[in-house]
Amino acid sequence: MAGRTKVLIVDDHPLFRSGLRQVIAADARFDLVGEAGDGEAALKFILEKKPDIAVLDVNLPGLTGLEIARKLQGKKNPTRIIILTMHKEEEMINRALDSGVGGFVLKENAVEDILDAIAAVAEGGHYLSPSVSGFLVRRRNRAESLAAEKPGLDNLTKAERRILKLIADKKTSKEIAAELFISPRTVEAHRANISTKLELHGSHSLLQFALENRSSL
Amino acid sequence: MAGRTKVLIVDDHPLFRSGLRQVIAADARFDLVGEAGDGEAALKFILEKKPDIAVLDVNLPGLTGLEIARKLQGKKNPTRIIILTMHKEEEMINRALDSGVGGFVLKENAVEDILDAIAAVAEGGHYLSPSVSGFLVRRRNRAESLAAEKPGLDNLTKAERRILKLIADKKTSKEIAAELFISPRTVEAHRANISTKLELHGSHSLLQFALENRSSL
DNA sequence: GTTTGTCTAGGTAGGACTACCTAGAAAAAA
DNA sequence: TTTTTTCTAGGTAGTCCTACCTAGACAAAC
Repeated sequence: MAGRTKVLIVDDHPLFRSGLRQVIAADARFDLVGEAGDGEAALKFILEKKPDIAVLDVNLPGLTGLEIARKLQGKKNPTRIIILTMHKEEEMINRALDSGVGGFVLKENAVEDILDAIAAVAEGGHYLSPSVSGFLVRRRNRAESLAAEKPGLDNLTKAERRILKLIADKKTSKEIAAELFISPRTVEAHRANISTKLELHGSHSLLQFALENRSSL
Repeated sequence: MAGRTKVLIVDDHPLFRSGLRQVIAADARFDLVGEAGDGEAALKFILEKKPDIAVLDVNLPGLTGLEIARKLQGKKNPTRIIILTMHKEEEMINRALDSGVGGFVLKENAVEDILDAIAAVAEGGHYLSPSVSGFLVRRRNRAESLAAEKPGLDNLTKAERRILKLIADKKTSKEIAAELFISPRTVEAHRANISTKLELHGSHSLLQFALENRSSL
């Protein structure tokens, strides 16, 4: 990276902003080129001044940080985004990644993490606060351990598992039957057994389950 | 972290292993406590010696690195996993995260990244090779730009968009109708129009689409 | 050797979604 | 204001899935 990394910080809380300012300004690698307190000003600054990194709070008056990220992506703007948030909600993290965000830092860890995050993202990398990634892992483990407590995937027989995979491939019972050289009625019998074992009820619940758990099959 | 981080490296290619060995052994923070060349030996070592970190190749004779990770998770084993891979395939990364993997390092970047990865993961963090995360972002951008080329979500009207969101919430047409105080037949008419605009055909294709694109709605 | 589990497959019923069609009322655009 | 789009809603038909049921063949476990 030639020269110092140009950084913009955006947060509607002046006190938090000044804390961030001190931490970033004290690091020789970074050059704090601007601040903003709301979404519109932030977007304007980014489009005009093109800083290397924009550190955005999620909860911003006007545009949220995620909305700014989404507007920017595809616009071949060189500025990479780091999102600051209070909440470690899985859905928000997914949305952030979908919006082309380069980093995701929890406010409670901001002081310790933000410098590493800026450095990593400036070099084209990706940064998640350790507690965020820990949360992601925990969430996934929880999903698996729930599956272990529950009737669960483990109770499925070979044939059931094979069919469940094909369901996750969006195949109908008829298509699955043709592929396995068995009767569609047999496939439906397996479906029924799978649904019973997994305690799935209601319309197309098995298809939904298969799509959501495709990776664990 | 008390003392040095105990590290196990597992790869079936002796040459690559020795390269890795030199890099890790040269760092004072880490203590290389073992090596293995196949999956079974690796799993045995992990269960018995409980290193802090296991660096696993994906392509291993016997068990793959991902399979080891999956077997370990939930077993309250303290060892955290870093996966080494040649391929930056999205599906594999997702599976790795689902398996509770702490780090994901591309072999082409291994020499530069592995030390950072071990340090981050040993402290409870999460590490993705910059080029992997770059790939993830690129993949997501590609998905969005494809959506822009295609007939796309943009052509949907307000009512259609509202209904599509509710479909993604796994609600049936009847439930959606009750929620919006309209006839189920109206909801079905909207479904039909949405499917036409998105060029979706076949059984439950709209439900599938809604579930897969929930985050972009 | 009998029991248990699994795979197979059919009957019947009903709910939910797709695929076509028409058509009036309301809102938005020209 | 006229035209177009959108929202509303119904008809009919067919497919797919769920929810119950029974039942024979076969292999593994007891």
